[in-house]
Amino acid sequence: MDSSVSSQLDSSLNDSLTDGEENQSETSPSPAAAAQASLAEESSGVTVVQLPGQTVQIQGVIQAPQASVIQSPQVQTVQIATVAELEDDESVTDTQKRRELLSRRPSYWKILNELSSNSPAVPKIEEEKTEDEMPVSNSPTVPTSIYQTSSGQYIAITQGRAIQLSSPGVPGLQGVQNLPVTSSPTPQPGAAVLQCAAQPGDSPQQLFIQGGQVLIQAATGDIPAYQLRSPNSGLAQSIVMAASPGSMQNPSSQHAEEITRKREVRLMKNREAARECRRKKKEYVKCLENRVAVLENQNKTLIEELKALKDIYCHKAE
DNA sequence: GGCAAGGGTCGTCATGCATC
DNA sequence: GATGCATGACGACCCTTGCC
Repeated sequence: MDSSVSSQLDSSLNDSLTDGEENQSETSPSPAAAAQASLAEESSGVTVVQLPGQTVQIQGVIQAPQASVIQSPQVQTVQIATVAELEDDESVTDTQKRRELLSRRPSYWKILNELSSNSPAVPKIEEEKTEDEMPVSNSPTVPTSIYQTSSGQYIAITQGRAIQLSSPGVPGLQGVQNLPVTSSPTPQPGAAVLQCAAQPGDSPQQLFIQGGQVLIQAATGDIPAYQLRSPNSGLAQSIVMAASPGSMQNPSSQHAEEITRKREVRLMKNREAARECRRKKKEYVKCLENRVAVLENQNKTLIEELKALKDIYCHKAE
């Protein structure tokens, strides 16, 4: 469909839904309606039917026969206005309520324009991604999990699954020892094994540390705990703090965790909002489809009424 | 059966708008 | 101005359908 036509359809539909009575004067006669020269409309919404020797005023808009109300935007405009007229039987308060409801209607009517618009998509401008949107970095200087042993030693697992060991009292990165994680499934001689599990119920993941120690997850229920053990003895050399790893992180890591948490919350809310929005959209489209069906029926009924009236007056004139 | 086209659904990002 | 919400836009994934 032509975009100009669709936009006209939009405006017609929107205006008609809100101020149907005022839009009838905007109606352009369809070819079929033009053939019936006896039909004329006044701006007041009263249709004047010119009959031989007589002029009859009929409330509401009477359309020439149309196969479907969605054939042309003009027709749709008229018919929606017709409904507004027909519903004048209701009380004034009902009309006001209806108008309020329509005025609060979501902007889903724009969908009609979007569906029929064939304008080319505007090229998207590449923007710089923010820091938290950058791809996962393998840099060992960005730890994702930091653990502290009872001796004060820090173990940091970076996003690239590299392992950093740092000694207490050494500021900054000077005391950090980067240990690349091998992919060997078995502990190398003299290497340590790092086991960790994301969830307490998960099977632990083993990582090998070249330091003669093993970090294993202790079975302490909901709170994950970790132990450093020698791969040979299996005895715990030092107990890692039995609290959530996040609670033991340094301030910068806590800040990163906070940012991540906020992002997760935002994504979750937006996910839910998108679901709700799509549900409303479907609901609105169904509502529009039902409205089209109702208006088609009303249009058909009015056409039959007009024919009957014409017959009556023609017989009287004879 | 394999494959491409089309449609539906979902998550995510960007953006406009309302509220504080 | 900061914040939250609603929604358009986009890409990814899956399913269905028609064709070969």
